[in-house]
Amino acid sequence: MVRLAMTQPQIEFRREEILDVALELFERGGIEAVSFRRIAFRLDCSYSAPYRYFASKHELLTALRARAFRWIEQRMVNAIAGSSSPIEQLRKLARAYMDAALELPDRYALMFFDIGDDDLDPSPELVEAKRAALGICTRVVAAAEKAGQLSLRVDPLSASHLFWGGAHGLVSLQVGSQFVMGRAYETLAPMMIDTLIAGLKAPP
Amino acid sequence: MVRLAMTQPQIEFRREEILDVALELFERGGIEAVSFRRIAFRLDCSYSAPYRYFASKHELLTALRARAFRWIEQRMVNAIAGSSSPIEQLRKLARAYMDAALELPDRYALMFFDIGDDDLDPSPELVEAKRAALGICTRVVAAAEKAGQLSLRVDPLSASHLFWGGAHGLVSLQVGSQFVMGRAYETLAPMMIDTLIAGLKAPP
DNA sequence: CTATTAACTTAATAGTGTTAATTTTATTCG
DNA sequence: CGAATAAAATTAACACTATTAAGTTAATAG
Repeated sequence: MVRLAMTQPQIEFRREEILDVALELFERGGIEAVSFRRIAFRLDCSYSAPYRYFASKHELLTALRARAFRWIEQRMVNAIAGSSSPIEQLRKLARAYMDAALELPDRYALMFFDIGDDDLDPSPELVEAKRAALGICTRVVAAAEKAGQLSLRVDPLSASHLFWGGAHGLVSLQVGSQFVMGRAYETLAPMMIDTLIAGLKAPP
Repeated sequence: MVRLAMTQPQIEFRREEILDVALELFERGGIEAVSFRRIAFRLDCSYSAPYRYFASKHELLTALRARAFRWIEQRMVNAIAGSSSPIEQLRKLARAYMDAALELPDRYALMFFDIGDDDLDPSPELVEAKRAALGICTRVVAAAEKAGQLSLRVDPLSASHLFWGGAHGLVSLQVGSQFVMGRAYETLAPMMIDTLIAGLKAPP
């Protein structure tokens, strides 16, 4: 018979507690600042204790990444709440995505930039979080097609990959401070959205 | 008076030698595999010696990143060599960029994904390498406008930011294995290029 | 030859992720 | 309740890491 000293909700609570501290450390000093020693110090436990909840640092960061995807998903959901027209929703959604990325660039970078072999043993939690976030986009694209506002030449999923890709590309050039566009970004962001919508519209 | 035991070219040679090993280590095992100890071991010197040439690991990785930008620049330059039409060149360039990224995804990831505070003390070498790579794109865009094949609503630099962003976004979704598009990518890559060109074309 | 100095080595510091052995703590059964 | 049992946390250790400082070698300029 299996006996648990902690009930499942308690375990989940402790996990979240650890992730809270990890996120705080990350947002202050990046990925390097996240260490089991530091987490343990803030949680007033030994540096080995968090291993009961996360098998490795990679697993911890993966959970953090999943959180970030759920966060940006929420931002998109909130953004489309007021609009009824799917094409309007698509615009709002893209804008919200980009704004979120620029508002917390480090968190956004975590989602995409710090990956060490995610292929092996992909976390179901992360996969689901990504799927859900992309799902918002896919649903809106599909709705726009149904409403006759978009005539897709590919399936809605592929179309939202294209859409997401465009939005992601522009902000990540800015976020990673790879190419600073400065004020030009304010012009380019709506322009990218218009361009992508136009591209999804075009009849041959 | 300043005396140098090594002439400037010799110093540059040693730097390149270190970078060669660092690149090899990186392409095998990612950023974690690059360490001064391992480099030193392969170069048959003490693990402290490379510090004469790179002040920190970050500086070493920055130099490696600059190399990668020059590499992808070369790929673009090679790609446009045969074409005379600017709009054709733009297509070829974008395709070559995306192909390069997918061919050596780890190297591409290094360019964009592993950045720890690049803002402070930006390496002139890296800044120049980025500028040069983007410059290819900007020049072709400008040429296309001059030839009447593109009617830009923004300056060529901003336009190429948009263009680069779109291409980068699509491949980086694939590269980081964030969203696997599988075969759909073959469709989406040309579609993204067409979409971006159409977006840069549109008259109001 | 001697002083200088670049290049390098050795040694040490402070930190990391991770594992194993051990102790503490709490729960469940008799 | 008390003893058995197992979970949770701790301590200690290992094998790394980046980085710095002090000391050494070797070559060159005057």
